[in-house]
Amino acid sequence: MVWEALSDGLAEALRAAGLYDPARFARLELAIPRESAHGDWTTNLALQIAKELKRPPRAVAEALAAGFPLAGSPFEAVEVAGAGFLNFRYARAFLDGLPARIIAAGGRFGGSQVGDDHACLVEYVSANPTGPLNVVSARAAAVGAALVRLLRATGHRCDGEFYVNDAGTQVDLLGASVAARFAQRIGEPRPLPEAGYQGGYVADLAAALPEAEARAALGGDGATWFRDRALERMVAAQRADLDAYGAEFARWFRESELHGSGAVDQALAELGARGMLYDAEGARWLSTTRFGDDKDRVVVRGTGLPTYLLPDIAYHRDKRARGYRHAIDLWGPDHHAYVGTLMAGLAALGLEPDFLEVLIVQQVNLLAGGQPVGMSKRAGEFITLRDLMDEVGADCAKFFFLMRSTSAHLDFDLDLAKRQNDENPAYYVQYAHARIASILRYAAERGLAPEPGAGAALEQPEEIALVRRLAAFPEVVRGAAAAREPHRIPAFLMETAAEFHRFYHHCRVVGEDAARSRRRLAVAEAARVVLANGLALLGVSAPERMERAAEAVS
RNA sequence: GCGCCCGUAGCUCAAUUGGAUAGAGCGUCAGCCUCCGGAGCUGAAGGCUACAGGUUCGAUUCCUGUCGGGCGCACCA
Repeated sequence: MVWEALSDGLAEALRAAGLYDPARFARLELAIPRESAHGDWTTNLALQIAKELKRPPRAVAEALAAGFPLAGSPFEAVEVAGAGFLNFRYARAFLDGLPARIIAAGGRFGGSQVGDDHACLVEYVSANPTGPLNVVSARAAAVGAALVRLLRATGHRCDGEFYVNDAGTQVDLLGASVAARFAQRIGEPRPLPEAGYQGGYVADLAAALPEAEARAALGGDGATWFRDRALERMVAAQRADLDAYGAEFARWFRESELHGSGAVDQALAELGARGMLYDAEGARWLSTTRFGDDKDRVVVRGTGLPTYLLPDIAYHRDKRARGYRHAIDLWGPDHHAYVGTLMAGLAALGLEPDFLEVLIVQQVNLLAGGQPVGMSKRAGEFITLRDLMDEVGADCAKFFFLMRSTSAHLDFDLDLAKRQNDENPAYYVQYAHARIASILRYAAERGLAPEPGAGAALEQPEEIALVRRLAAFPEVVRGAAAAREPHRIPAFLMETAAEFHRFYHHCRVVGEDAARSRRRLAVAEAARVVLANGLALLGVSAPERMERAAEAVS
């Protein structure tokens, strides 16, 4: 709303100054300055276009300021500042009226339509079904789910998807490992296959098998039987954990579907038809170097089986064929070298260069007692998503993961996350929400309800500052979605919570003056809506009450 | 050896995709509850943004090099 008003107004200002040009207007950047002295919104448009106009930036800025239609806009002033910035200041009437608009919009406040109904698919987690989900998957799940919500909130048609690698060598290995454990269980010594899976969950899988059928499978050629059983149980377990964690997937896509439908063969044939394949060293190669890859890659092994690259190409082509115009993949840090390869593979097939976007979810270092927690899969001593939920809670885990930028390594302090006191930032925002809910309950007992129009306009600097902060929420959501940076939301929420606490300490909400109380309740309720909407984007609950668990006596 | 990510306050991290005086939390120190939730608030100290150049109106951000840390470099996925 504000964004559109500014954008339209500046187009008009350009016309009024005789400077309008679509290319120029396309360079428009609007931002909320961090320094409040620089106004509520700012643009560097004059600086951007001054050079080609061969005019001093400040003179261009003056001309634009003079042509900007303030009347009817959310703004009461536009100033030229610094090297040639245009700074806009909200009109008091706009701020006075904002709580009412926020309350009326409710859960929709913060959303926008900038996405223009663009269909996109976010593929995330996609962990191999060969073991429990680890902490990197937990981080990816938090980020991916948040990204889906952010894109939906900004007007995209967006789905989440989990790709199940159920067709590779690794699941065969899992099946063989389970078969070995089952054999050992019934007293037939059989070693784990080389590089087999050693974790305790493998023995658990074996123990849960129906014994008669498993014995029969063990005797004959039962490799696929063990594999399929193990696979289904692992997928079901991952699914249950992600459900509990609040990560939703519109679809669990099986790699085996691609093989079954002939999509893999078809992709291969098409690559061949495009002249992208050649045979060498007993294998079939794809010349990805033509599209910027470091070296060409094998797509069909000497054994006749495809490598992972081929189904991956077929999978992404399938995404495109299903109508998604854009695909965002979240990968772990160990796959970053593969980005260029897959991109090249898709280019070889003729997909749009901007179809695939890969985000790397960086690694997580778990700390306990200030020391790194061992994450060795081999030793079986890794922390799972389930462990994390049990230890610190899903809300807290998600908040910690989303607090930091996705592309940076993350130190996750388990001791801090477990602590239920003021040292733990995860509670700060929830606490502010619970506090507002409590105030509203307190007021309701005295027959007072929020009423934006009641009493005078906003009075104290603290309530004006709070409402200004709330006004920024839609822009923060838009920016977080556009930059694929969910961590901007927790940062904003912490600032908003702090702004609310300041307001609370300076402005008595429920007081002598009933009209003022009702109006301040409306400010508080608007803040509650923003906090609740922000937390919802993160997948974190917004509690009406918070009870601190009894401190353990040590 | 090659490639990718990173280096910002004592610690963990931001900095609106090149913007104005680099900010938060924790920790430290000093204050604030007869009243709506103290999981709170107010203030202080803390920085040559690893280092050296370059690009321009303007650099934590982009380019080059050096140093230091992490991760990759399969006919595994």
